[in-house]
Amino acid sequence: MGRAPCCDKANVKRGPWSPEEDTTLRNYVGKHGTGGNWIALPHKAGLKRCGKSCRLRWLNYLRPDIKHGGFTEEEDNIICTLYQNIGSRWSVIASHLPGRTDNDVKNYWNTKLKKKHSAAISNFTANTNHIQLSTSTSPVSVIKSENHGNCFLNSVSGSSTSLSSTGVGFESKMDSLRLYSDPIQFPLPGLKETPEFGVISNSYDVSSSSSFPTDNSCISWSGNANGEVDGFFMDVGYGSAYDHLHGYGSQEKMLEVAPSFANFSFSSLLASTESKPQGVYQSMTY
DNA sequence: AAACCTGTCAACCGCAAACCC
DNA sequence: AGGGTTTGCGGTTGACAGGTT
Repeated sequence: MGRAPCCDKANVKRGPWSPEEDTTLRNYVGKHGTGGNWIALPHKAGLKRCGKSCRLRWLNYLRPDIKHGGFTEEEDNIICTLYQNIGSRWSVIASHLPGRTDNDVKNYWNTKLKKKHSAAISNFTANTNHIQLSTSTSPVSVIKSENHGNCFLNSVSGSSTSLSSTGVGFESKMDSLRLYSDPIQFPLPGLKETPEFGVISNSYDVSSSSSFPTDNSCISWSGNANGEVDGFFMDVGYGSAYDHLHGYGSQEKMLEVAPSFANFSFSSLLASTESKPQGVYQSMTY
């Protein structure tokens, strides 16, 4: 037997709410509250609406603390940051934005912010040749990784640095563009994590620092079955986490691809249909 | 001026979790 | 404990407005 419908669809009004209905609902909730039962509310309030519809109308539109109107840049930033970290959990994101509803945030993302995101992806695609770093011994590539499994390519403007804590020379030849590939699933065949140097827990301002710090800011990873180290994850955070939209710093992790991976072509990686190896990126939590 | 296209956003739908008896 | 009910959530739809051809 199927699930009982929440209301008799034949006898409820649907579609846009009239000002009269809004007034009725607002007055009823103002006087009696929701009574903890949205299903019964429309009947009590004298509305020919489904309880779900009443709830939605109240939560998304009639609530007195709802903030209408455009989103501020600060709100943009919060949404982008949270989306990067937790994905499309709109109610959680909305809870960080007083007066905003999950529906608002979702619509705003889908109509505005997602496009900026896509534009960034296009930018990346058009500039793959720029993504190239070098070490003292061999060219390396830099992959920027996110904790929810998507990966980013990134080039960082600025200075040369060395990684004295791990003994791995790291001299960057940086590009001024920051390029992102999210949500491209970036396959590195056979890659597995080898947590040799601890967990990533901090971020550092590389724009004003000549070297990476000497604490547990790196972990190594292995690309072969013998567990030999092929590279290092590094947290090179230099600010907040939405620079792909607004052009400033980011608290992200970077993956230095060691010489054995240096001949990887980014375009072929992107074209690859291989699935991302499990357990590599997910371990990279903030 | 009309047809078509695009962007926006309110509202709906279905599912799963939470709750209640 | 288990089944039914309600709530909350995220994805999707569709009406409408404004812009473009």
